[in-house]
Amino acid sequence: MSKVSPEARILTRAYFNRPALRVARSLLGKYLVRGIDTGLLAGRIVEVEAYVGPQDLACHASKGRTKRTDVLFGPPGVAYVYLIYGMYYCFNVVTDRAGYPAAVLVRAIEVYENPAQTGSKPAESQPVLIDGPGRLCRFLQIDLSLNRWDLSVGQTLWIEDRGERLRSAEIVATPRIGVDYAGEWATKLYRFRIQRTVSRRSSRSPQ
DNA sequence: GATAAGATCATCT
DNA sequence: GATGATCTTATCA
Repeated sequence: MSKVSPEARILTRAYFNRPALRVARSLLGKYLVRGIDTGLLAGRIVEVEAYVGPQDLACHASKGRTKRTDVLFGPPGVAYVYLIYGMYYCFNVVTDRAGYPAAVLVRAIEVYENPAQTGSKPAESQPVLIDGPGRLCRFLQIDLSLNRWDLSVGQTLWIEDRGERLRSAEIVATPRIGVDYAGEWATKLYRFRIQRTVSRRSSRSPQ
């Protein structure tokens, strides 16, 4: 059940070596996979945001190249993980050519197999929406140790294409979240999500 | 249903 | 010493 289908392809560095906006849209419907001691965690990417370069005031790299943002200036296909508000991690993938700082933030995934739920529910159980970059990282056990991780290696953390194709009508573009300080850049439609997602877990859900 | 505020720390000034 | 690419809980309507 947790088998990777034979046609699954691990996304390569060349895939990420494109403009952040294109990578962001095409990442919808791909699968983010995390290898941990107890097996694999995988989720279908349903929401992302693009941070498109040094001129983008919402992009961390707009403040220049520092120890923190250095990874954004490196080769594409590398993870950029940082701590936000002292409590949560955010997971990004570096895009564009080396030397051009841009990235895609993964905000939400649908999970079809949840090892944490050891109940008797078989495969028929509905996918669970992991909504929000902080919760996503908590679920996938992503922290600062995965900053600068090379996603093209296909170990520990990577992204797969399982052959799903989306119609452009299924993709909704909206302004990015929490970047009001970025002036006109805050209004750009750089957030993308798949319109048809599973219903959200009730706020009173167990576990 | 909506809105407000607190938690908590790596990074930068 | 200030500041977040957030999430949860509390409170009000």
